[in-house]
Amino acid sequence: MSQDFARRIAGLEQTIWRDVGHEFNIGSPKQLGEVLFEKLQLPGGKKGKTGAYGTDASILEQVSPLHPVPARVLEWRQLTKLKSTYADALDDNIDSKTGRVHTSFALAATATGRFSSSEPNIQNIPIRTEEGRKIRRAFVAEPGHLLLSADYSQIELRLAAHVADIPELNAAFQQGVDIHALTASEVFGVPLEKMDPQTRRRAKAINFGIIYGISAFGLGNQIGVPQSEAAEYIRAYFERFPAIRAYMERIKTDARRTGYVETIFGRKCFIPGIRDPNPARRAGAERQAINAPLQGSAADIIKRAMGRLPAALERAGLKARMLLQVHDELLFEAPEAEVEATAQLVKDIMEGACAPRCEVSVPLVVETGWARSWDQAH
DNA sequence: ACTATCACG
DNA sequence: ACGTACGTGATAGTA
Repeated sequence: MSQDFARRIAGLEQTIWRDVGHEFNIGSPKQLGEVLFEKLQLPGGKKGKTGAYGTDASILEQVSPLHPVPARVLEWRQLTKLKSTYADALDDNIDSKTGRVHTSFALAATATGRFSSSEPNIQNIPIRTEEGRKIRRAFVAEPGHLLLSADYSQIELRLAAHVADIPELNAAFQQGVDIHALTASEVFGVPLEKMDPQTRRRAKAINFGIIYGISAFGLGNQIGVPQSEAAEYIRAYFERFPAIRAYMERIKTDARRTGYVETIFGRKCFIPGIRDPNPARRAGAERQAINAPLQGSAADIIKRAMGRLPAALERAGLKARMLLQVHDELLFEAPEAEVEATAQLVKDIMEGACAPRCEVSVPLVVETGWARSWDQAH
């Protein structure tokens, strides 16, 4: 794969240099900015306090209709990323004793209680594009075994419905309805049976925004509408689900008073900037205060499941081993003959991981899949 | 050591 | 009256 990427990278490099008229380092944001916005005269302008041109993917996408080079640079970036960060680095990290890649998990490194993963990071293995999936396809089970993936469905949005106590959303999750379609229907006034993909996609972005501590700027940026229009969507959302606004105000007030917020199990997440006199920094801290109980509670729940699973597997006489955690997903290696029984046990333990210390007002749903490769297990 | 970029949930 | 969606880590270039 590394060699295939290298060949294609070299081809793109030649084409880009030919189109520009001279050689330069495509990987240098400084040189690339000068080529695109001075030599080729593409519209872009400066940004940032360093005075450099911005050349990130969203900017290159905006100018790609005007010239062939930006799209080729995007493809060059994708392939160099996959080659250096994944194909080459994963190979370099194969343990000579075990023949496997062994990550390091940090259990007390993040502000919210999530794990982090390093040397190599296996929590950011590609999946969103077809080229990237080729990397994930290289993660395979031993002969006679399968990889079993089990992931919580929309756990943070479910926890938002729980902690904010939103009657309509709680009911929707209990009935198993399409939550983004429901949001779209309520916010945009489109009947469920007339839902279209674009409207549903916008509602999905709003739901992500809720989890992140929504802002009109961020939402508008995400779905490509003016900030004023995004503000209107947010207003409509709060009008339809007033409990969410009440929760957000309450969490900010509590955080300002105590300096921290809590997960559903009472673990504290400290919010250092919550009293910052600078309005921008304070607003950032307020978004953290809204997000941390959701991301942090989800982290608590999966860790409770992880703590129980090895003994539960042993007790059931199953040989599966837990290999990886990716925030809302656990990956196991199981003997082929045991994979269905293992999936059922894993699902039950993960879905019941809140008890007995907490009861949540929404069902937690875990989806499982299995195959030889991690890619196919999804 | 810092910045820009991009991979993931 | 400010800059922004939340949380991470790796790589390459720049200063």
